[in-house]
Amino acid sequence: MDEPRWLDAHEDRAWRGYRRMRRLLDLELARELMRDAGLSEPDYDVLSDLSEAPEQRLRVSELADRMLWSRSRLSHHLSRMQQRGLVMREEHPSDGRGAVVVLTPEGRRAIEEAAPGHVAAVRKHLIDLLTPDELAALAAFSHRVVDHLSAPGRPSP
Amino acid sequence: MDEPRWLDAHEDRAWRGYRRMRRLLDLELARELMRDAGLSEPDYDVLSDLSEAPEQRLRVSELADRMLWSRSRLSHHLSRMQQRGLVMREEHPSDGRGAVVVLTPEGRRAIEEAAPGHVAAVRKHLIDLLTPDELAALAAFSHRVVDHLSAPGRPSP
DNA sequence: CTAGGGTCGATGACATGTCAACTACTTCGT
DNA sequence: ACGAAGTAGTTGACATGTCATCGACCCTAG
Repeated sequence: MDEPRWLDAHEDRAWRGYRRMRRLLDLELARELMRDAGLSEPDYDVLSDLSEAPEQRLRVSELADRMLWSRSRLSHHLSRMQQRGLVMREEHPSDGRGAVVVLTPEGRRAIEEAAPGHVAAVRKHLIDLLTPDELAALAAFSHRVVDHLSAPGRPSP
Repeated sequence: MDEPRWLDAHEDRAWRGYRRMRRLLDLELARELMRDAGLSEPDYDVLSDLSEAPEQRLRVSELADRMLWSRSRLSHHLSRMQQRGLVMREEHPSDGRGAVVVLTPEGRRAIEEAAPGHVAAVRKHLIDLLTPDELAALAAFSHRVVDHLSAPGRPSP
């Protein structure tokens, strides 16, 4: 590791901007979501993924993989959400080790109530601030970065 | 809140890409930083901000504001970093309530050792994957979003 | 069929972040 | 000069995330 290539002024500006945007956007979206719907962002993500799944149900490991969460984290979080009546667990029909998470009617109601406001917030604080070109650029490079990080030689566990 | 404007296909792709990139990038950068330098990202950020400050010292509230952290979080984190000998606290010379955080020699060594590898990782997994246009777009819109979120009428506490 | 290695999901111990006090000090208005 | 109100930083209780481990089950080689 000899002479490192530091970030030049443009790169530095992009990197700092990205991190600051990331943080502020997180704070604001979480704040509004909690205030308007009583949900944390992790709550919302779980409910959202479940609501998009066929029959509002997913295998636990499948959900964990989609969310890029550890199984442990998901298990803890599901327990808390189950306490609140948002989801419930069922046995997997064919795999005796498995568990299936299901959206409860209350969970369904919660996500349907939260979604319009949350989407509006995402628009207000991000999407609607970008030009069409910028939006296209974001879509393009973010997926490129994702592919790069998901490429072979990259162990998930 | 009548008919919500859902995200169209392009917007949805950008939004999902952004969130996935965010998560994967975080995981990978944190993983490499911990493996190569024994630091968490929050550790790195504190050390980095301090090392850029004149005389490697900053008022606690000043540091908290720059990092967009709550004072409480910073206080807890500083205590842990102090235990490890990376920073130390001093009284503020003129404001009796205040405290000043200072980088210790060991903290300085830690950040100087960690920085080249971390910057290389940021390059490898993000910066070098973007075209010049995309980099410029990221810089432009991220700062626009930051400005929007920092605009008046937005209480920090 | 069965032994061994793998996967699944849950759990407990611990690290980290949040929230609401609290103390000590400063600042401002009168 | 003094009291009320505000600010700085810490603390403890609690919520959340991580890591190592475990019991239960699956799968494949022999």
